[in-house]
Amino acid sequence: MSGRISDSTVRRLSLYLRMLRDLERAGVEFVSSSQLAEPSGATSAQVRKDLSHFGSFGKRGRGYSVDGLVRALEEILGLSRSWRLALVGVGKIGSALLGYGGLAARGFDVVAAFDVDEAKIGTRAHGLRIRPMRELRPAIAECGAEIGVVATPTEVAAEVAAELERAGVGAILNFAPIELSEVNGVPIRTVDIVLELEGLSYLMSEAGRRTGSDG
Amino acid sequence: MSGRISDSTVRRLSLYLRMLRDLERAGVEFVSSSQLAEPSGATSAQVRKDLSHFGSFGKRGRGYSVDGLVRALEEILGLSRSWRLALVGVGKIGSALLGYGGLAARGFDVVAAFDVDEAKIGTRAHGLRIRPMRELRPAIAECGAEIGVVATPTEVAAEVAAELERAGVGAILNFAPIELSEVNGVPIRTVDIVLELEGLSYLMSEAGRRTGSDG
DNA sequence: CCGCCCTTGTGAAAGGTTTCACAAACCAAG
DNA sequence: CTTGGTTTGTGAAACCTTTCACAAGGGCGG
Ligand SMILES: NC(=O)c1ccc[n+]([C@@H]2O[C@H](COP(=O)([O-])OP(=O)(O)OC[C@H]3O[C@@H](n4cnc5c(N)ncnc54)[C@H](O)[C@@H]3O)[C@@H](O)[C@H]2O)c1
Ligand SMILES: NC(=O)c1ccc[n+]([C@@H]2O[C@H](COP(=O)([O-])OP(=O)(O)OC[C@H]3O[C@@H](n4cnc5c(N)ncnc54)[C@H](O)[C@@H]3O)[C@@H](O)[C@H]2O)c1
Repeated sequence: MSGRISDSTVRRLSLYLRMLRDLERAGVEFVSSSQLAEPSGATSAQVRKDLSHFGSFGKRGRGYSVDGLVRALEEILGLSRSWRLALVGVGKIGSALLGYGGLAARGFDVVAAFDVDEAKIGTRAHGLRIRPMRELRPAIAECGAEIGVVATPTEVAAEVAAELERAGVGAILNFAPIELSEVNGVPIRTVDIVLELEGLSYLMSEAGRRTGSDG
Repeated sequence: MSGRISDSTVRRLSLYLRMLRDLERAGVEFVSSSQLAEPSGATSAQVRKDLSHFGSFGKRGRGYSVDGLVRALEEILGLSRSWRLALVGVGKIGSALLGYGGLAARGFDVVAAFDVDEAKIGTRAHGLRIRPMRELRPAIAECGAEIGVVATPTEVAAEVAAELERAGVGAILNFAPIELSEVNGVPIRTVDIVLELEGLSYLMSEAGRRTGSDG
């Protein structure tokens, strides 16, 4: 049980949890590994293996208790609490995030927002006062934000990430298309839209090459 | 040479290309696999293996010609052309995308935008007229968009994706937090911010558990 | 209590990706 | 032309993830 868990396992656990919450809302009491597998495109064996890293949650012959597994997965993923986010860069993507109800609904609350633009500092965006960068360190210490969000231009993203880390966040979500290197064990996830589009570009070109010539 | 190429390889090729373009701009002529590896956190062997799936691009003893490899990777990834995107859902995230210069700069042009909101239809966002959904099929046929972008509420995302597919797009980029299943070989990439945050939540909780108890 | 059906949990096998390590190739200098 | 220093391209090994397949356990009807 429980050694190092792969990213793909954790990803799938989140997807299982999503489905379980839907089932819970629908009043379903038990679910089997194969039902759980379907929406994420996994196999039933994979579901069972993923869960087995953390313990034994099912009843043989019956499946898993929906309520029980929801609680267990929330515990495993750290979602039985809520997390506070500090946003840096209230531009196009930063504003979209501030207005996104889907975050708070899942326990991720943006509690502070920062920018360098004098025209924005002091104004309110979705109920949150935009603060100057100079307040970043004390404000994060004060409000206890655990996750920093980088939504600044690419050129300053690395510096902003380093500053967030110094301010004491435990993890960083980055929207700039640049690979930020983790230091001090603070994990960083980058949402890189251009990379996704280039992946699609590859697949479409590949399909064209296969169909187009010979094949 | 060239069988089925893994997603992670394609991902890294994009990152190599990014660095190569920087080097090109800086006037560098040759680059070694180890220099190329650094920014993406790969190893030099990995760089060479990744490239070897597609051919032999380097000169032993010298490294890779920056210009030559840029051309080769653009060809492989399908980036020696530009791609047309059709956006469905001009809300918070859709508007952010429309205003994002980083897409056009890398050869991804949003050429059509659609919504169901009567108040938005007919108005212009970043120079593009917002069209009613009823025009989706003919408009995509006419302008020849290859990639559909789903930026609608989650509840309608699957239906919108299906409609885009019927309209003839070759790939879909989805921002709704839902796993859409590929049909007809049209690849789908989902950008799921909540999933990324939950991954970070897991890592932070895990770190806490390791530090907190015993360890 | 027994026997049947169902589903889990899990070693073992298969499949895939990354790293290792070295011969082959190239350049420059003498 | 030969030698030495450097870096590629690539099989083989190591490592990691997924799938297979089945014994073990649980519920239920009789
Ligand atoms: N807009 C999008 O849809 C989109 C999509 C994908 C990725 N991105 C990436 O997200 C990042 C932000 O993009 P955007 O479109 O929101 O840009 P934007 O220009 O609209 O916003 C950037 C904000 O960051 C602020 N800023 C600049 N330097 C700063 C600093 N040193 N410290 C703090 N704040 C600073 C600016 O004042 C501005 O408010 C970019 O890296 C971009 O590549 C954007
Ligand atoms: N806002 C964010 O920062 C953010 C972040 C991550 C994910 N998302 C996801 O992106 C999606 C859009 O989010 P948003 O915040 O932009 O929402 P939004 O409500 O601001 O925008 C949604 C848009 O879609 C349009 N729409 C609704 N039904 C439609 C249909 N059937 N066909 C075409 N258009 C339709 C609406 O009129 C609206 O303009 C959601 O699935 C959300 O979960 C948003």
